[in-house]
Amino acid sequence: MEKQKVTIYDVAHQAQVSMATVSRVVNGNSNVKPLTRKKVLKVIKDLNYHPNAVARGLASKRTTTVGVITPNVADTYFSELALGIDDIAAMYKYNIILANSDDNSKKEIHVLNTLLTKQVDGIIFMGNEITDALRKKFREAKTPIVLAGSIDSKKTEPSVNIDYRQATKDEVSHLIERGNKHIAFVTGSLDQAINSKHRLLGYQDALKKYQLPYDPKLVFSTDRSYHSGYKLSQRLIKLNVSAAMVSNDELAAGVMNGLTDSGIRIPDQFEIATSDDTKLTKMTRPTMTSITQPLYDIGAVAMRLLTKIMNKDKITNQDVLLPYGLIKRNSTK
Amino acid sequence: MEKQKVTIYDVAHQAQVSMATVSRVVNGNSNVKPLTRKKVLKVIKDLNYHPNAVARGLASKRTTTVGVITPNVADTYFSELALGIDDIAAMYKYNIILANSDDNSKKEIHVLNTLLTKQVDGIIFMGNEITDALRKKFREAKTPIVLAGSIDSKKTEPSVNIDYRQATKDEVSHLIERGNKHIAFVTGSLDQAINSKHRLLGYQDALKKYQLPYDPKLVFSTDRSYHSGYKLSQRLIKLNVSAAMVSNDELAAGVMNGLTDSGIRIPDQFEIATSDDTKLTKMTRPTMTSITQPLYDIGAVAMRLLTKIMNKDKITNQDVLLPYGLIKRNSTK
DNA sequence: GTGAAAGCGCTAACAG
DNA sequence: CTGTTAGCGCTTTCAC
Repeated sequence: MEKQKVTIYDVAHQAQVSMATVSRVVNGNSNVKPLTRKKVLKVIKDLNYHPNAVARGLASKRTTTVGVITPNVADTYFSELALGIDDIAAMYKYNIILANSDDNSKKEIHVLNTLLTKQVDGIIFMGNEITDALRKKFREAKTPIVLAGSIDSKKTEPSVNIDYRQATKDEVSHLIERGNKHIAFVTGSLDQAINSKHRLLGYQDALKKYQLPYDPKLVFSTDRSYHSGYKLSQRLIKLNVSAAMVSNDELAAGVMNGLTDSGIRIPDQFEIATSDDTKLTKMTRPTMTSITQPLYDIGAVAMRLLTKIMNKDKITNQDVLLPYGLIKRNSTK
Repeated sequence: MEKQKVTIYDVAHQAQVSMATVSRVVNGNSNVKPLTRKKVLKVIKDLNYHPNAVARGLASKRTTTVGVITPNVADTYFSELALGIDDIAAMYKYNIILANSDDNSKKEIHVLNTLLTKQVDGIIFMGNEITDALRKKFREAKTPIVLAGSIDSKKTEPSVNIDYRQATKDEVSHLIERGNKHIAFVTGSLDQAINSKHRLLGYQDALKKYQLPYDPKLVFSTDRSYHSGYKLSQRLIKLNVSAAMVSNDELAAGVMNGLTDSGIRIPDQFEIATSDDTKLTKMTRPTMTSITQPLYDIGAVAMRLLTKIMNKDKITNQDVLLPYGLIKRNSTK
């Protein structure tokens, strides 16, 4: 004989109250006489009753679940963001449906659809670019959305980021001040606004500030993987450059190791600066000079912002920019 | 005027069929006349109808959602497992509710409870140890569970792993054959069966095989973080050891970098072997010799196994052991 | 092949 | 403070 699931009805019956009262107790509604509450609580415990979140979701139209779209769970950058998201979500009693998009816009739309189908109360989107199709979906879905560590060039959705342009400018300036005149700029796809409209401009800003010429041949666009960086290093060697500004830590590690393995001494013969300050920057040798981003905080603040929106609180600032910094490690002189 | 959500009723009405028929079409039930199907499909498209997964879950008692419990999303080992889990889940149309346990047994029970509350169809558990309280919960919940890359010392639940003991033995043997007589064994908590009942025994097996004495003073137990490894390296220096077998890649990277930063030359003066073959092993300098675990596959196979159990297919093998290997990189001679 | 109708387990007015 | 009563949107017998 299979043990039946115990429902709110069973509790109500056993405690000799109505379902409504049990529901009130379970949901912490204060309109219950202490004695009644106690009685119900006892029955709940005796029967080992656990409310069914699906039924609750259907009845209340709130699932206390948020969707999180990430290009890749195993990417250090995004997984450190996820840590912050998860912590705050747990704090506010939300569960997370994690959906991988593989940084593929078709899949992004697909997973967004299935998240909506699941009636998530809100969505955190991480991704390297927001296509118009996606933005349209965002608008259609009345579901609140916040972008974490991701740029929406049209600024239609709330987001949490750092000022990538300024940070890149600062870091490249640091490289220039150290005497580098020819600095490569290595980044992910330039189809992505975060790279073309922010980082690249920051790089150009720095050059301009020091009256150095901008040479498009020194700009390299590739995917954000270690392997790509490693391969790319060989092209860098052939160029007359003494430093590189890289927009992603795994990519930077690849460039640096590729160079090192080819006998180039970092930082003496070549300097490298990177952008994310993930834990990887401390694990490589030499360690990597980097822009410091509060990754955990970006995730956490994004989630916090989302809870506010879901709660219909007034939002004062849609586009949160968190402070960043620079940390000099051993990949620069 | 807020646009109303379109329901199955609207579709039925517009297509002049019953809700049952719409339901059949949506669920691919073959008992529908092709013409009717076509008509319904058209209305679905016209109305832009999306079935409500919550209502469906309540009615059908299947949510097509599985819970994934991980100690830490940002840990390289677990996030590479998660990649495999996620891919296969997507393939079988399951969504994933990701729950962080922080490797804390209290939290594990808590998140397990909330996953059950959400009526997940199954659970993938990753964790470094299964407490009795947790095992009890597993049993009580009729929900299918599979362990991925995690040991249940009592073998009550299905699991996917490699043979950690044999793999460790092989790797330590490799170290011994290279002439090391005093080899440290650095691992996570020995309260965890995977370390005490598998890896440590493998280490001892290897020593025995080569008739080397076992010295408990050479066994170090700590948490699985880079930082802990880094600190630990200072204790290693004071000992008469020439090599270390480390049970986790981040930990190993910490040990190695700590040693390197103290002027010890790897592998000439000290050899290190690690256990997980995460991408980190290729990013450190020197690269790390490692047991090779098919991390992605462990996750993928675990998820596949779970789909079978959820589907009530016959399972031939509850405890899957995937093949492992050894790869020699530059942290050993 | 198709429809009618009874829930799934819970919340949310509303009434008292 | 508590109970009654409709649903929430869908699946699933059971008839026809």
